[in-house]
Amino acid sequence: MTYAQGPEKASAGPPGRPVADQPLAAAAVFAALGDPTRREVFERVAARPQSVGELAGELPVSRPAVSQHLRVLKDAGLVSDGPAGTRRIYRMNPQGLDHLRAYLDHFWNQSLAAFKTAAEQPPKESRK
Amino acid sequence: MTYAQGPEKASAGPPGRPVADQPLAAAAVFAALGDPTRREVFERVAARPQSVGELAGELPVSRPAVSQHLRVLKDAGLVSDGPAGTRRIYRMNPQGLDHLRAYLDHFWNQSLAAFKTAAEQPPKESRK
DNA sequence: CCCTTGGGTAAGCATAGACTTACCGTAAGT
DNA sequence: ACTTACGGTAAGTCTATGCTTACCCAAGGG
Repeated sequence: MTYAQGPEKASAGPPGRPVADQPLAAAAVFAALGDPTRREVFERVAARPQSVGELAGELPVSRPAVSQHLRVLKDAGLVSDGPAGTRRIYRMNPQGLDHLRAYLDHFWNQSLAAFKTAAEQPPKESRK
Repeated sequence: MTYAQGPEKASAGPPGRPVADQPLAAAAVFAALGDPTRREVFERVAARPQSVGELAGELPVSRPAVSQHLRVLKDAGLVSDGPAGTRRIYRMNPQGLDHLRAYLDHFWNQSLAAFKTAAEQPPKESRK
């Protein structure tokens, strides 16, 4: 992280928040799931819808930290939430994983194509 | 990131390097692809096998930076390399994406299960 | 109506890690 | 062999971000 401003795709102007671009979505998912704690939060929510406090009680981080992680996950389309009385229940949202799937398939095909190309040309030093 | 040492699964002792655990692999892939520059490097390599210098020439970062990114990608099983004369050609390695796919499928099924469970119980306020 | 419970937000700190420049191997070309 | 090209590694800098505590708002229950 840290630097990284060069080749990012910057959809258009500077909107207040990213909305729902297709290629950007995958980026958000990777960024969100890249953090171990956040991935842990996601996995627990995916296993069973839970409230923030419930999650915080089982994790080694504070409740605000969990709340912040959930916000990132939500922005990435990985979880959704809804009020349940005074609580707020977070559940998994398959949409985020959908973007991942799309990204995955894209490169899967590329890998096959590259493989085929490499198979056609004898692997004797491609080009020195 | 930064903190994050709590709920990580820590396979066994402290090996010099992680080898090839299944659940850890997905984590490595997410961590690797979480960085925008590194994702860019990966995408370029996936599109066409290239040398380090070639990549560095097209990217806004220095050659050592690219080299370091490639190392991370390689450790995550996302790229593989081989010598070609004085150069070193990096190409995409589908194995890393395989781990991603496995992770994906796992949670996809979970989402379906949760969905079905939710559908059985009338969605009238889950539990107040 | 208070009071309790649950959770989002603000402000601030500390560190992981993405960069840089400098240096040193190793393989080819002449 | 010398020289050049290519790349990996070392050391050090700087910032994005994950964490904390403190504060505040909203929804129920008595």
